[in-house]
Amino acid sequence: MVTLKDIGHKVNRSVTTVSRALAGCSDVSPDTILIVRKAAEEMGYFPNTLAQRLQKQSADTIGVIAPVSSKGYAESFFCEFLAGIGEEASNQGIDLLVAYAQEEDELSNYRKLISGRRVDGFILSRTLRDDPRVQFLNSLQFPFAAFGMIEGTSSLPYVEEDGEYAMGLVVEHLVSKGHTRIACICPPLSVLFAAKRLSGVQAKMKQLGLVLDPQLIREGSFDQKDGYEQTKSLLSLPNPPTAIIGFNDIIAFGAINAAKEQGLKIGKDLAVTGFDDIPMASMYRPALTTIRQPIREIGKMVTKLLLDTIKEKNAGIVLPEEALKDRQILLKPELIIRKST
Amino acid sequence: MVTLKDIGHKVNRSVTTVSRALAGCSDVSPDTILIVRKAAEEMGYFPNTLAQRLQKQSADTIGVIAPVSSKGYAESFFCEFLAGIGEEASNQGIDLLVAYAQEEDELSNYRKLISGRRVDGFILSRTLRDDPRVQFLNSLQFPFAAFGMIEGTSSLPYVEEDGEYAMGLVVEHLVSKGHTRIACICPPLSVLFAAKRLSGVQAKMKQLGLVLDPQLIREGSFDQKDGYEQTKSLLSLPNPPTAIIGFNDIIAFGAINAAKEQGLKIGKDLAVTGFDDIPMASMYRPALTTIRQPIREIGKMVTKLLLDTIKEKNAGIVLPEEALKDRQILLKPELIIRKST
DNA sequence: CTGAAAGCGCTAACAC
DNA sequence: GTGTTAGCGCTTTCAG
Repeated sequence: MVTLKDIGHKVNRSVTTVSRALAGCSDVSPDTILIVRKAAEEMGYFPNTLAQRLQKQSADTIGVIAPVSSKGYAESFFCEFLAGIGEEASNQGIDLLVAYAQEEDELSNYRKLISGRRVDGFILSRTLRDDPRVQFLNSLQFPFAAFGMIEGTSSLPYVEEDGEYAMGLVVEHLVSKGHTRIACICPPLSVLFAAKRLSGVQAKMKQLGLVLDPQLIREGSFDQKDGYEQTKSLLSLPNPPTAIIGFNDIIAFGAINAAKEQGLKIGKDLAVTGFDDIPMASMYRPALTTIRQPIREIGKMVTKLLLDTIKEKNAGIVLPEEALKDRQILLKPELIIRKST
Repeated sequence: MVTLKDIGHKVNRSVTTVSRALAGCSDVSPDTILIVRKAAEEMGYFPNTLAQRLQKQSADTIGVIAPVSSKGYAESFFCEFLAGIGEEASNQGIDLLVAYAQEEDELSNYRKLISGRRVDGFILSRTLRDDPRVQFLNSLQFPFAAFGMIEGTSSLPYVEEDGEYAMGLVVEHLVSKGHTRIACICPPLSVLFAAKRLSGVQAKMKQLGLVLDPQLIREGSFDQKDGYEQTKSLLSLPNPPTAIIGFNDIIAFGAINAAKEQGLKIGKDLAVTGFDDIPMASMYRPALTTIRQPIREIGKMVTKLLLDTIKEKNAGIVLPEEALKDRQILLKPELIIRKST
């Protein structure tokens, strides 16, 4: 592998001069620049990133730690999100490190990557109420950005779809179709987006003079099995719901399957909605009414936020609170109406 | 950040000694080891990976370049595969770098990562006939391993499900159900697995005294839209097929949707099969008969092959041909029969 | 058993 | 304009 030294040797210049010539510093003679660049080209020179990074004291890498266990989550949702992150990172010349959490202790994964200086920042997703990752990274002043709201501070960057508003759209739509008895199948409510969405449903129903029967709120997991089981249980109630809001598309698929098995006609006997609009949502039969999240775009946005944060930290800039507030982005979602309602 | 120097300072030893004490070299006095380790612990020392790597001349990182465009592929299949890779890599203390191909020229992505010494090897998937990536990496003697057969050499490591055998199982199953007019919807046949699978169908049909009507072989893309369109076209033939083999699950979903729209009863009027057994396969209605690929496991296996290859290269070991042959793994697949046939 | 010195490849401060 | 020196943090000869 050819190094600066090799080039310097060939063109009779010092390593320093070669380095600066390549960087295009103004204090190098045009002649030298030409000579050096030509030689570098001919010799097939490429800088050694490792060396550059060591000297810059920056890994030029951002990390994503994927939860290895939760299958439903590992699905297309995460994949799309990752693609967005990767695209934006690569646009900015930053590497993307993906780690798969093995340890019982989730934070140790973060700790390891940080202390080895292997990444300059993290992307989080699916933030929790009192999220230990947020607390940990924040206490270390280590840069990160999240897909999902961060509570209790206006200084941490995140992107989130406005889940409350979104659920308002869903409820309005369902009510306009004549539904009043509406059920919710939610992931754990410790996950912030789930809690937000639920309160969105409740708020809109209240506003429309309806109530969300506590019996019809089912808190479970993220996957279709859950949607399936909960729906079976819901339908066996003496006074079953006529509409089911799945808090993500996969849950909704499970709900549809369960209802179909009971011989119900989806979109007629029972309305089902999802959230995310993963590609499968339009393919499923019946096609799923859902909230579109431009997941890949969101991945890009979050990455931008993170990279901005990192740059500022490296430059020693501290933004005022107001500026940081602009890093908390709440997107207006869109309701996609299909056959399932 | 605390360094070896800091520790040395504190315990009155040289950097060298500290380094060796931490490494547990036998030529350091037990006392020193104890002292050093204690100090390191107290001071919260962690080695700077960048520095270690620069000096080791190894990135301790493997790369995966994802095709950014092909949506269908970006789905759960790729996600699962990535998880397998990540798991195994992390078990062996290796980082996983995921890049999203932007450039028109696919190889330049590889070139960039290699010349910057950012990775020690690559994982490929969906290999092609005369795959340019294979040729490129091989010409550079740069380590890689593939999910998908590599033709024309017995020295390159890969893992593949035996697609010919698998399609044999599918055809046998369909024929046992009375089907003789069978169609295939394939990804581009330049993709090796597609070609293999097709020849598997042909071989088994021939063996059973049947022929695969060339009219019923449809070559297209990887996604459900393709499965949908091709199925519509197939069903409009004067002599339509009674069974459709989708070369992956997503294609099969498209086929099912198209047939349903024509009022056909899947599993009765028309049989449809897939390939991969992605989680959605069992959830879809009707549930899909398909070939199970343990994708995550395969990801792990491929990664093991790659890491072994890298280790040997670093150690300067050259294995004999026979040993390399053991690095070409052909898995026996399993047929999962569900309602769609 | 320990330390000094060299070097991985690069950049930056400071002469000349 | 260019080169010398130093240093990023680590490992590895090689003396002592």
